[in-house]
Amino acid sequence: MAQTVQRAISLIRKSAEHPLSLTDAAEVLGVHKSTALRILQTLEAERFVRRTGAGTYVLGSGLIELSELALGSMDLRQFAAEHLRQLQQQTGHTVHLAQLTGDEIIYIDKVDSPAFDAVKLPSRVGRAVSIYASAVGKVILAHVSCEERDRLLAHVEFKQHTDTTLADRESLEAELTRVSERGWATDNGEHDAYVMCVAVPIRDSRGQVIAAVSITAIEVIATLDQLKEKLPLLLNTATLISKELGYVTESQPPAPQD
Amino acid sequence: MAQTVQRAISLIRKSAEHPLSLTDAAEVLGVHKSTALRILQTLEAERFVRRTGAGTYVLGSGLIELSELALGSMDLRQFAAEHLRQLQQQTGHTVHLAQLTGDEIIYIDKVDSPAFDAVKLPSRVGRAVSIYASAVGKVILAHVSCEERDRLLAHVEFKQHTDTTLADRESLEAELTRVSERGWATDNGEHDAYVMCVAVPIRDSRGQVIAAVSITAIEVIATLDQLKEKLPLLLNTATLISKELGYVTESQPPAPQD
DNA sequence: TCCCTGGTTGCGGTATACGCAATGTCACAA
DNA sequence: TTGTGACATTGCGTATACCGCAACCAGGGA
Repeated sequence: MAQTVQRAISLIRKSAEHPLSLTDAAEVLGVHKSTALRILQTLEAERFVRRTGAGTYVLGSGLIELSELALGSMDLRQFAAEHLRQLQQQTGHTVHLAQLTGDEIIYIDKVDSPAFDAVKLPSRVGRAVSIYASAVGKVILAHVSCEERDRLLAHVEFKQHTDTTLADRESLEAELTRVSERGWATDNGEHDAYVMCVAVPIRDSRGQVIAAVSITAIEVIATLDQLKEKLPLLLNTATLISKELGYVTESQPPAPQD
Repeated sequence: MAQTVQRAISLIRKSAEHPLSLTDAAEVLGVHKSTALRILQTLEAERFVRRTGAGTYVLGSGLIELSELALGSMDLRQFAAEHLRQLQQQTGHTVHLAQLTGDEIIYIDKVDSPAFDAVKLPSRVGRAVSIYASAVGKVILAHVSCEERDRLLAHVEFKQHTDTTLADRESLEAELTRVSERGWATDNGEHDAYVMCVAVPIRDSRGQVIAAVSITAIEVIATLDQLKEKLPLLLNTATLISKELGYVTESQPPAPQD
């Protein structure tokens, strides 16, 4: 269904990776050049792709503008930005902000570590995070309602990415119980063998966990234990962000201001 | 040509503004609901839109991911990021980074001022900037070759946005001469009556001007003269970024390192 | 219970997008 | 200058992919 749209999207994706000549484009789609041309012309008119001087097509500004619009509408991102930056400076590690959006968890912000390991991290704003093989995924799963958890895990199939990946729903549930009790989750190289994370939840004004902050490092830079030492900083950041969202902790009733 | 693709893009655009029900979508396109459904299903499968619980469609994460990919590949953005933040802190004003891309100038990064005026600024990463009614536009125009300038202005029609907008090519050329001589440009509310900017150019390793940094404020916060006082900071930032790109100033020949 | 609003499915006709082949454009070399 | 090759573009007849219809669901209110 909607073949043409799929083809157009394929071209957009390809042109994001690598500039595309018309011939390339036709090749990629397995169609005639004239067909590819028509699609590209349409995309160009909408500024989804742009022609370079060399006659190749690359991603256009129309797309970037749209995505900024989407990200901008996420209040959480704005509230959190400054805190994330501070956390990065305090810990020295790469900081991620991930939000539960629909039935997936996506990174909505990232502050890279100035250290060189940053370039190795496969994360990217907008990308979906593994829900069972990441610290942010687990910490969010651990704090949502049972129905929500079922919904999120309904279509998940457990792939053994590395030695430490949780193998099935049962071991995940056991882990989630622990996470829920202590209030934070780790990723011991469960998705990428040498990538370690620690994540804590963020709550909205209703007290619901809707997002998570994490710090990440490759093992060469910091072991999981070393990351755990930063937990107080991480928890503090999450508390500050939650407060910005209007969450009031049980221990701290809202001060009658103004 | 490529009717379906155009329809799909219309839906993406609309869904970015406002969640869209299926009926809305059909209405917007002026087609039957089943037609709209097929397009939306395709977009959903590619994660360009997402279904909310309420059955409406909103922008999806696939788009965000793509745009991050595109922005991430822009070296300038990475090199500049830290300097832009410092400039923001030094000046207190909103900082923009704009790059000449194809035949338009687009914002590729932005550091908001913590002051409340930030929310009023209409700029947005990915959006094209007016080429004749903005400080970044003028400062770039002033420093490119004549052919390039002709190319960029070829299809421009001068709209009188405000009282101070330059009215035609002649007055623009006169302004560009001044800008070129002194090395920086201003925007005295030429696009939006109360928005003031000062911009300076950024050069690549060949010495070509390919981008510009600016500081922006609404007049209530700072007058144009007050912004001009920050010129040394602005120029310093631009120099640092240009250096990162490999530009060596005439006065400072490259030191023989290693 | 029925009704009503809004989403989903199956199907036949046709508008739409396709492939082809011819034409245009550019760069480089003879 | 002319020839050659690689690539982009245009026009057109055809068939296929998309459209609108109409019937079918699902949920919520009266």
